[in-house]
Amino acid sequence: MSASNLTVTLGDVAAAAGVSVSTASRALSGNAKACRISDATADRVRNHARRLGFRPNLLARSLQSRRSGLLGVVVPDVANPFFAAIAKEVTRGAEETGRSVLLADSGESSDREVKLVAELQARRVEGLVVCPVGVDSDHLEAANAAGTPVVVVDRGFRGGSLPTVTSDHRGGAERLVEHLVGLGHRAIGIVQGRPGTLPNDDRLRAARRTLAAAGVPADDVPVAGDGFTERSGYESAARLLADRPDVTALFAFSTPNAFGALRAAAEAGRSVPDDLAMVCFDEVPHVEFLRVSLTAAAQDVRRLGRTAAEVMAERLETGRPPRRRRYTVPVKFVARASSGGPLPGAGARRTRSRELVPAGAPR
Amino acid sequence: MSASNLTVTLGDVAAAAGVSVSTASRALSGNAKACRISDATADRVRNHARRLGFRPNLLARSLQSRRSGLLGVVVPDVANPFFAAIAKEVTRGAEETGRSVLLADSGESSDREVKLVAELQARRVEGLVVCPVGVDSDHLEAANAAGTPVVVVDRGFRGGSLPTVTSDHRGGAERLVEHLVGLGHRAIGIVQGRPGTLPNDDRLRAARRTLAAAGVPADDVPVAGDGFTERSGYESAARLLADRPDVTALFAFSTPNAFGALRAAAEAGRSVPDDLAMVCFDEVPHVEFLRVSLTAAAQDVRRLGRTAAEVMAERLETGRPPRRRRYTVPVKFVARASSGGPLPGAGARRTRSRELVPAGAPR
DNA sequence: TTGAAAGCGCTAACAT
DNA sequence: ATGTTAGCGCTTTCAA
Repeated sequence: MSASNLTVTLGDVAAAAGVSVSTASRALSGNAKACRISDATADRVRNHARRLGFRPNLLARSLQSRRSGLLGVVVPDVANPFFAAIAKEVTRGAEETGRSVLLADSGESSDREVKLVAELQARRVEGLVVCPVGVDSDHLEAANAAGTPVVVVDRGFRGGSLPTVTSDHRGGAERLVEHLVGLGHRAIGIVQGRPGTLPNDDRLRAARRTLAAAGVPADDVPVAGDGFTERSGYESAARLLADRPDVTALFAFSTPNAFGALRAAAEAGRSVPDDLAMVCFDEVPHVEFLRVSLTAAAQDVRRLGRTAAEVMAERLETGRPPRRRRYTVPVKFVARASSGGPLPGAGARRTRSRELVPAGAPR
Repeated sequence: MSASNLTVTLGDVAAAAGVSVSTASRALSGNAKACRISDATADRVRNHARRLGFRPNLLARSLQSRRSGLLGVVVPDVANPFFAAIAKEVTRGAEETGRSVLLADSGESSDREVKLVAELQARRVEGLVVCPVGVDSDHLEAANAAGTPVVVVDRGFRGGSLPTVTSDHRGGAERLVEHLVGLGHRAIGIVQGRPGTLPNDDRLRAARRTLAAAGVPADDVPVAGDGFTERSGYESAARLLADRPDVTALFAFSTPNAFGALRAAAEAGRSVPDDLAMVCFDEVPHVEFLRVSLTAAAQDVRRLGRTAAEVMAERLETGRPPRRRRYTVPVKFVARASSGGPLPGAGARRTRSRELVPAGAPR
């Protein structure tokens, strides 16, 4: 009857039921049987607990059991659907093992990330799933070494020992470049994201290698951009199109990059896909209303998150270090309108493609 | 030097420094001065703490201080940019008062929401910011009554006592309908979201009232839809366009609704905006790459979140119940391409508008 | 200026 | 089948 009162303690319940605290604890612990508490007593305790609105204090339980039941998740920007989706899947996974998630937003700042990791450690999270911001992993390695298992997602680190879950940047970039090459493109401009980060550099390397295989020397590949943002996409594409009017296609490293590049292309009087082909690496999860008709290598964000959750779960359950250091999630190549048809002179005459309208939903 | 070891306790530091735990506690508490600890001792303790990599156990501190430093946030879907943005702002706000956020995803399920709220209470969150799923607020009222302040965001409840932060649904709907009416539209179909929820019903009421003022009887207003999803938007718009071929404009209650409606319109052979005008209530935060050229009443999601954080902060700081029960955040009307020009016969001849392409970024 | 001791709410040996 | 006791790691009286 009475509303659950947070100040009701196990002691209160025990007193009301006329038993000791330990008996009450055992009666409510789920395995009353195993603790050889008589059914009568157990029922009585449970009734009083319900009546008084008793809610076990998880803080106390955590302190005593040395298990907080908390997982720390750190992302550069929760409001970014990409990271939000990862957070969601990790949260779901955590819940399956009876844990809750402490979510922290580093705001793309390394310093904040370091602080947040410390804070989460102080709160005794049992594990940390981090989408790191920077190029430095000391704080994460330290946490990991100090006994808080760390799983890294998306942006990883070259060296180090942390299990890392990423998309197949290499495969995706290869596929996109091959697609363009197949359409006859050779002068392909690269609108990159943040240099120095693993996703960026992996994609860049793969793109260059693929182009080289098609006979385009690495020196001839124009590259610009300094972040995975719309702004960087716009500015770098604008510069790139001005410097290299001969480019027939752009490869943007993220959806925001692509949108920026689209804008720059429009301002440069190049219409996509007719006067300029475009493909991009897709950072955005599959949400219907985000869809735009861009040929892309789509990341499986949910699987990224789920994999991280699984790696963490196994780590926590077995206590053993993870089997592998790299977990690579495949990307899905989707040809849409923005890459256009074969380049004139490279094959069949291209047809005027449809405009870039929001694509239809999946079904 | 040595990595922070989570098993180092205050006792260890005290022992190393040759003082008692209480002295160590005071020395590290920040207000060593106030506790009249000698500078020498304080320094010594601090040095040892640093050397040993001591990290206070926040669980223990919370238990003792009866302040968890945690804020619970419950949203229907973190992966939805709208809720993600709210979560982000609340997180930021929480941090400003030295608290962390426990994030929970109810997955649009009332039952889960109830469970999650209970769990968060058990973890002794100091407050709850909830974007509720359902029409029932008992669990929230109970939590609030039991001493865990609750602030409701977005979807609210008619009665009850919980402070609620919402967009100006009424004003936004009025503005959109007035816009359409001003262009000469009278037969306006409403592609609604989830009936029974406050945002939906407020918008619907306002739309009807505004139409009535323009001489359109409530009975003549076609309404369809059962959720804020793309699917509902598609199905209801399709039905609506079939039943009422005379409608010249659609008012979608969310961005996904609008996208569904756009798809339905295309399939029905109605091109937007030329053969059908469209406006929508915008659920999506201002993210460049989400932009599409839809005339909309844009919600200020960040302000929604910030307001919630502020209301909660004040509540926690002063301990007093909030000043008001409703906090209404203005929406921003943005006319774009999708609503087209004046209807033929209602004014100037409409011009063929541009296609629905991703709009340029803000600057 | 510092220490000893009590206790936050819970669990888990170790007794009976 | 249940009670007693001893902590988990910290803060905070109350003494000295």
